[in-house]
Amino acid sequence: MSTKKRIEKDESLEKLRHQIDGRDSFRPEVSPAVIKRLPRYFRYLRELIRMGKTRVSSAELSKMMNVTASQIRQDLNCFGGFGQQGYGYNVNYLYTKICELLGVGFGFRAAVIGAGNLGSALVGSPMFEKRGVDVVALFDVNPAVIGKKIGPAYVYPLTEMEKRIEEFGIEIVILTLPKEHAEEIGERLAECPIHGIWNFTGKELAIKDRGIVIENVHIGDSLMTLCYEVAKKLTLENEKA
Amino acid sequence: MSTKKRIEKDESLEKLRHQIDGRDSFRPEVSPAVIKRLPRYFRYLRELIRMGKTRVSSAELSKMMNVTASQIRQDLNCFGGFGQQGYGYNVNYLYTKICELLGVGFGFRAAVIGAGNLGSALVGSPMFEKRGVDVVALFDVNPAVIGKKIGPAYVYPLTEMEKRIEEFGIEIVILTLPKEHAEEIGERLAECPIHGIWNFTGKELAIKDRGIVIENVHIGDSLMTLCYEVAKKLTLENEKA
DNA sequence: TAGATTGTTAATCGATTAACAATC
DNA sequence: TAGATTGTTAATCGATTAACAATC
Repeated sequence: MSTKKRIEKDESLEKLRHQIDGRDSFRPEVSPAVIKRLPRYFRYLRELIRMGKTRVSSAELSKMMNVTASQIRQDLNCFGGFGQQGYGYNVNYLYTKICELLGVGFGFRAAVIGAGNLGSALVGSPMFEKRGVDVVALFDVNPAVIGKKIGPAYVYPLTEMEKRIEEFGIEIVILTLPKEHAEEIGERLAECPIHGIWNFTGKELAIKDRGIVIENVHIGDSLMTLCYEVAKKLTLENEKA
Repeated sequence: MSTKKRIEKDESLEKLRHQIDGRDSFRPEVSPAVIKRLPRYFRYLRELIRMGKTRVSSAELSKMMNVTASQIRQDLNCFGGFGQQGYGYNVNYLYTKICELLGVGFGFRAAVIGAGNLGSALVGSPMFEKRGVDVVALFDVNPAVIGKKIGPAYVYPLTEMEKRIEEFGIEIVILTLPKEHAEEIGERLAECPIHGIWNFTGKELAIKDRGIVIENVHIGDSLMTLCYEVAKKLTLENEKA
């Protein structure tokens, strides 16, 4: 039996096992490309719900999202058959499934470290609420902000970080503090019972293989991609002239 | 002659033409995958400069960046031979070239529309300065902020947007205003002599094919990717137990 | 010259798209 | 049943990696 065939067989066996066990979520290995698209499906499904649509075909959705219908069917099928032949996809059911995969409704508790401009801006936005993430605390060293309420949560002294993480059962930490202190805080966090770090510091954290999922954000990279395209446009316009 | 061979021939001809013309930047069609990696090279080259390194090989850089040396050489070669056999890459020269491609030093002038939490946080950060982008104005409807200086620039009434864009020669606009007004502002911007929009509103702008480069940012997608991985981790840990 | 390392081609791998049988 | 649309396989496309000749 070829390797490929064997892997396929294993997958259907795993799927079956999950069905028999009555587990609600099937989590096979899925390619990064697909995972990165899930949040986009999440957004468009919310939009469909807002519009009151109860049913959508891959063809319709593909027009909305500007991707191929084939890709949508392929993507969704990584996690099991969410649709129905001849009908399409039930919007609410599909949304529920995607939410399950993304941990929405799991009720992750989060804390923001660094209650400066960026930290405050994030906490003040509806982003977390939409995604079922509860920001339950902020931490800072600045006495001027300690004790204040920002968005839905209070600012605590950074010295209390470890204590409060345990107390509040914080699972995800959002780093919006200056680069210079990222290293030190990273080390301290590696010893905490957290599961994920959303890292805005721009500093690579040296705490791999400690069981914490890390997502690095480099917002400036997006600006540069824009600048690349603008520079290219101007170069071309210049050459023509 | 095969299509592939012909395309390759065309590319070297274009390269040659640029050399003869004495133009400093060669801009062939480059795959999105490569373009998206350029900002990362930019960051690591700055780091090398900061460290005082003057020379780097693809092997060294690949270790730093955690990618293959092959990919680095392939990427950089899309734009011409920036290295030298037997030596490697001159850090400063390579940095200069990458900066050229990304429009750093071009001195793009930018304006922020929506001087709320997010707009202020962005403008207050060193991000723009590092990338050679000058934020020269903010716009808002809120009288409480109009006239104030935020970071390096003043806040103007939104009604003056078109006038000030011309006056200041603004090329790039950063949208950090509420979703609800994105559509309307987008329409107004389509009539302005700007080249790029960095769109944080989460709303798709309906102004394609109007010659303006648009880069949409969905920061929440990054949070959801993190949540996906955390949810997966917890599911697996649960199953084991 | 010998050693090092790029530039570049060829091979591999993975992701996307097309096609169609299964099935609602 | 006939029509629609998924789930899934096969074909294509693009991106990454390996290998090595060119050359500093």
